[in-house]
Amino acid sequence: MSLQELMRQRQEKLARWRALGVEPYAYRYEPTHHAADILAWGDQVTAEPGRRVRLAGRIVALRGHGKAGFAHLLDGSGKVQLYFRADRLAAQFERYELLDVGDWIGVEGPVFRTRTGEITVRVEDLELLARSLRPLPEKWHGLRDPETRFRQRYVDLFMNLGVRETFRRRARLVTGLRRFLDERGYLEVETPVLQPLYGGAFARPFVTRHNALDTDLYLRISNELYLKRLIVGGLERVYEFSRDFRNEGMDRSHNPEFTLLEYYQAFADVHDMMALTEGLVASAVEAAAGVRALDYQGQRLDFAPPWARISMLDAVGAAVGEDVSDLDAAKLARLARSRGIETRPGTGAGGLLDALFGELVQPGLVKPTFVVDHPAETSPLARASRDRPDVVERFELFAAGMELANAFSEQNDPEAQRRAFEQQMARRAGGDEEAQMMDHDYVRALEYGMPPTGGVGIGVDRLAMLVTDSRSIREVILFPQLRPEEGIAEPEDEAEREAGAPAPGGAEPGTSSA
RNA sequence: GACCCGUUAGCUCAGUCGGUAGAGCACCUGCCUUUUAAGCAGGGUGUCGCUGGUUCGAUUCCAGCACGGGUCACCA
Repeated sequence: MSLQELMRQRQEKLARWRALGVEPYAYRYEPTHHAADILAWGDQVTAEPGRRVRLAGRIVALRGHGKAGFAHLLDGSGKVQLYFRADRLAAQFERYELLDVGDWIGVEGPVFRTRTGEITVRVEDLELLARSLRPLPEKWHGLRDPETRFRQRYVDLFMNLGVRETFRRRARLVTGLRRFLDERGYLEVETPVLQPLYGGAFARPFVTRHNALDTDLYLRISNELYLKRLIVGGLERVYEFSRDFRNEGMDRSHNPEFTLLEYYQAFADVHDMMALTEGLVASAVEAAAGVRALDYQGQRLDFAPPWARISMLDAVGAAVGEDVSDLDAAKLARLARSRGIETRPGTGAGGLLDALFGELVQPGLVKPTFVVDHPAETSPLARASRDRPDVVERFELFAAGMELANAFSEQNDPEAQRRAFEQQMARRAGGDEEAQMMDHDYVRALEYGMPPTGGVGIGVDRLAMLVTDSRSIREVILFPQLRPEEGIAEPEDEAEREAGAPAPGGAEPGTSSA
């Protein structure tokens, strides 16, 4: 049956509800319980009708039985069976007969156990809370098509209940991260999303326009430089869950907008931040999943500290069978070429080492592993190592082959920072679109003096993938980015558009709201 | 951005070596007062993603396009 026909039938039933004197879209209902509360009563529930309850939810299954019938009601906690009988509902039995799968209802009645043992509510009062005009996906296979699942996440959330658990876990993860930092004297702050200069990471930005200021602004690719300004101001421990935007490709581990937790601590160095991060992530993973050792896509990831630590120089050296600790650009270029690794012309020793690392080492980093000894060239915001000047005090955390975190002993020498920015500007002039921009105000802040500071950024979406055993980042973002859907407009909208009415989104900003 | 795969009923999927198409569920009608993928009897499903080409004839073959998935590139 065509969609139009199915929807027309449901519209007709809507009129029949009104003919019964029932407003099909109610204003409120006051449930006393959730489905899970009742199921938890267990053995206290017998075949004898007992305690009365009021429940509200969506009908997800109907099994008619003549002058009786069963349904399953889905609420925020789960599903419970309902039993309708003509002799109990009396005049309201007509309401039961008008129900469709998908309708929102409120019910009241005693709880009992059926002959087959299922805890069930015998409905004695039935209120319609909202009609459903669209047919639901099939009860057995449900909704599988990934495109529909992501575009119509509202359907995904009631058809695939595991999706609810995924986002509850994500929320527990975020709560766990926040609680850990709050308990250690960290202050949660909010910094600009719209920035006149973008910085703090290597990435291409989204550009937008402020009309009143008549200027271009960038959606932030990072909040790093703002948080460190706060450290200059004397807020010794700050963090932000930062929605960042990077104008790059999309794949299983990249969405154009994503969430980075960044936290900065005065008087700390990268070693302090390593220890802090072990505790932070281990406790948040446990808050989300209940355990510290995760099974991710068939791999065991144990986040109980301490985690493995490897040197980037040593790891690449071991992978190529040659010592690369001298950071000899010619040697690294030869090694990259001999393994078919392409790099842009002009890539320095640091970039070459990074390319070799990404190709040869990173995919094998399954268990949580800190990588240290990054070349200075690829880390313009980090301090040089106390041991050697061409390496920086930095760590990256990898697990399941993905980068999860990145941290430095933050550069707080304004002259060194200015020189690093100047080198970035030179690369920019050479055509590197991702090189960072000079931020004079940030250097000015450092000139007032920034205490020694450790800073970390953690990819919250990727961590959420691990704790929910999700293969794709789209599974842990409620509305992942997709190309705009076409052909969804109703015929009436099309007619309006042709008659000259402004198309949605086509109006001048500011003209539609007073 | 490149390559591969996919797009058929509301949903999940089959199928047509080129002759305008099927199943299950859902839906409609009847029966059925403890069922649960309820059951029994009967009923109708559709721009076969879009636009062209080849052909007497295209859902099927070819090309382009759109959207999705995957791999790669990009992304420290």
